[in-house]
Amino acid sequence: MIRLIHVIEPTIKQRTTFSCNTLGQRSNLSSCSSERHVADLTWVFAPFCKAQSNMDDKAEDRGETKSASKSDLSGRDVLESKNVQKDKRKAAEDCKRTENEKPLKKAKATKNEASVTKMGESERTLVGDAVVLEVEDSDFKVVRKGKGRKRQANGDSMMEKRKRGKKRQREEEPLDELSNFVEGLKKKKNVKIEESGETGFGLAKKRKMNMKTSETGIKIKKEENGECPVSEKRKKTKEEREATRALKIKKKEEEEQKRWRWWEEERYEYGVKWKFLEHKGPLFPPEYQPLPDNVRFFYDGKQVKLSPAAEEVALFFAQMLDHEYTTKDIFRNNFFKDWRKEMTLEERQLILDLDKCDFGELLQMHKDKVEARRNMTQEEKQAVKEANQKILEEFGYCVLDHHQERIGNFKIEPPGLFRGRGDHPKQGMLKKRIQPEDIIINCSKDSRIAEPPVGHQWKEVRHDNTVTWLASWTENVQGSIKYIMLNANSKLKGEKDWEKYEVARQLKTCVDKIRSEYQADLKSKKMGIRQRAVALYFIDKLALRAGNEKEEGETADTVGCCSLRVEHITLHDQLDGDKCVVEFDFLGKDSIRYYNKVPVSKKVFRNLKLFMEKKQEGDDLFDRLNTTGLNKHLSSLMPGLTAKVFRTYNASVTLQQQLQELSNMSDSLAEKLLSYNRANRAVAILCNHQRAPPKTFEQSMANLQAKINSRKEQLVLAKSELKQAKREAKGSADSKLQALLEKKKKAVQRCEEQLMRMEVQATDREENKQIALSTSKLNYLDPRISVAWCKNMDMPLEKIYNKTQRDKFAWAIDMTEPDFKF
DNA sequence: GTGCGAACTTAGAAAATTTGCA
DNA sequence: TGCAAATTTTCTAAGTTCGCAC
Repeated sequence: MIRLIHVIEPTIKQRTTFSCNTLGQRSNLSSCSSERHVADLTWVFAPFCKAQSNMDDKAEDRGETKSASKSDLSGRDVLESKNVQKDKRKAAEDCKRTENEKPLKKAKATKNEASVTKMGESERTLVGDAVVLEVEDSDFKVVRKGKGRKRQANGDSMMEKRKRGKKRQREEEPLDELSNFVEGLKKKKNVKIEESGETGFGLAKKRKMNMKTSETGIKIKKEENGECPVSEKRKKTKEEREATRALKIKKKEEEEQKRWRWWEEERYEYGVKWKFLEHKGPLFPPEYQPLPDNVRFFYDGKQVKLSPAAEEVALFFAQMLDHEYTTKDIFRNNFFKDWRKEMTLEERQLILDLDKCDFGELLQMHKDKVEARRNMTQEEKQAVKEANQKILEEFGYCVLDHHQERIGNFKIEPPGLFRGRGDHPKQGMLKKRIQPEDIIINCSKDSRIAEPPVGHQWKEVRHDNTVTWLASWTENVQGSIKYIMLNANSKLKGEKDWEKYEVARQLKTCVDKIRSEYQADLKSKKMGIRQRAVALYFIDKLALRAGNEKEEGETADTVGCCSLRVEHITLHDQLDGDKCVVEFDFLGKDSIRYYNKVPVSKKVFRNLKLFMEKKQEGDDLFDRLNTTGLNKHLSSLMPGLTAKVFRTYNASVTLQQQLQELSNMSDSLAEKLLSYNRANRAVAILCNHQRAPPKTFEQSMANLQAKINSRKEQLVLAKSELKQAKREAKGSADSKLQALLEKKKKAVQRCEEQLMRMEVQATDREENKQIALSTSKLNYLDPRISVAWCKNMDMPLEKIYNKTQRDKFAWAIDMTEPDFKF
């Protein structure tokens, strides 16, 4: 297997070791950092902390004030001095002023200069030559006015900008990238192939596939066209193929024309989300159908006919018996407790022990149903599809300000057992069936109000146009409110998304100042300020989440930055040749483990030591800090700034820098794609987006390896046949022998290419085993960076974004010019 | 200033569908 | 054609942030 490694600058790199990803319930975290589970990824982009720590230390060596001693701090840090507050306000004002005074700032910095003059951004600029950092006027600013925020167009009118960015006609690329890719690999000596979401072979394969599609017009992807039954493939004449192609183009054009270009319209006043909203209300799951008589439940070996309510809940459990959840004590206990509540008195008196329950026949029935569904005939599948389509048409759309918009989740969540992630104390509890009487409907007064199901009524109908939801209910397990909202491609979601990236772009204009400030705060006399500075350092450098406090016993024990406890970090004066290393090990959102060893500056290190003094396991690392205080501080530095913005900002900046460093115009399409995926993966790693390895991972890797081995044998054979053919053809003018020689040459070449593709695929698959690329792509990366990159690189956007993603980012696709800079 | 609920975004798993290959 | 793998879609849990009430 080829080990694909980036050519990287060895000076500044960090080893990011991912231990086994995990939903706590899926594997044992403490045991899963075995060799096999550890993806050792040395990344081009990777962290910067070492550089930063050097930088900070240098500053310290230049004679900056030493940190206050512990005793200095203890007595004085409770109340913030007025002078300091004044300074802060001044800094914030300066920051705002700088923002206004510099509509266009252009800075060129070499790699080394950048790492000295800039923090974060420049620290990510680790490879490559000069880096251009441009700060453009953003389309709008966020300005606080009274309670709300208001966006203002500035500079070039947004409308003008919007109109300039008309959509470019996209064409399918009839190229076979595979051979180019393989050739490229052979030629490029300094680029050993490497990691990526969809690398080498996978991409080349896709391109090949797409080429086939466009050339023959036989296989039309569902995303581009509706359906094209496989059985019709060979019957199509040339005319029919032409017609299909024309239809496809027409459909695309129609879709484009139908699209609501909301980004070209004026926005409503602050707080108003819509002026007209009409919908059909949510779709309820079907009522429970009691079990047939031949499916029996046994307790302690004896058949028991359960009441419908108890039976339904028993079936929920039975259906999950193949899942690890049902082996966990918490899950079982919670389930049993809630199940008993659904039982009749008689059943409750009889069924006392879950271990004596036999759900075997219920499980089997469930499996049979799944199997039957899988084995449906084409006609049956088609009928189901059509029925679903009908439901979608009826319930899946709403009318929002005279435009039809797709609803994201129009179905009410069906009852079942709560699947909390990690060690959730409420896992296994019964999620009750939601009735229309639980539902609040939100719509316009003047709209046709959704009818509740016959014999029922809504809990409430309200007309609140300051919110985006169409319906809501309170779920019984955690008491939280659930909403029915619009799809990601809707105006409401798109507008918010656009705004999010604009706020992140705003941060670019004052990030240097903010960074200098928190660096200075590391030496503050007040413990609270020092803690805030260290937390910000982590949030900025490591893209940690804010970390709200959580109610103990209500959710899994997960933390973010502000809620870190002393047991979540280990300080090493020296580790693996680095000084001042912080070892993080904690469960973050979704109980995904965050494990990282990061060299930090001496100041940060000393502060951490101080914060940990006289504390024990279970104590908060930042005992004088919470997210409210942190965000309050941040919003005073820049309107709209919160901890979350740093993640968006750093993710997008990283993508932009990586794309600049990794991609070349002269690369083949596959190589460019490879670069894009590498950049995407850099961000995914920064944000710790992990996934559980697919269940079939080991098997599919073994299958692939077997294929590789077999291909290797074929190659040996093909080579020996070529040798033989060469001998025979030598000095002979026999055309047959010459033809045979050519044939053998081609066979060897084909075999080599196939082998290389497989090896690349294997590496790619292995390296992507635990990394989820889609989360960052969908939530953190400003789509305009990708769109501009595609335009500059002549890359069809379809290679980067699938249909759903293109719909979601329609606003960005439409308005982005090739010169866009984040 | 603190706690709490509402509203929204972010997240990975699981299911469904499509695609590739023998 | 059928199976396996890859990709997309759906689902809903788990976060963040904000504003209001006390």
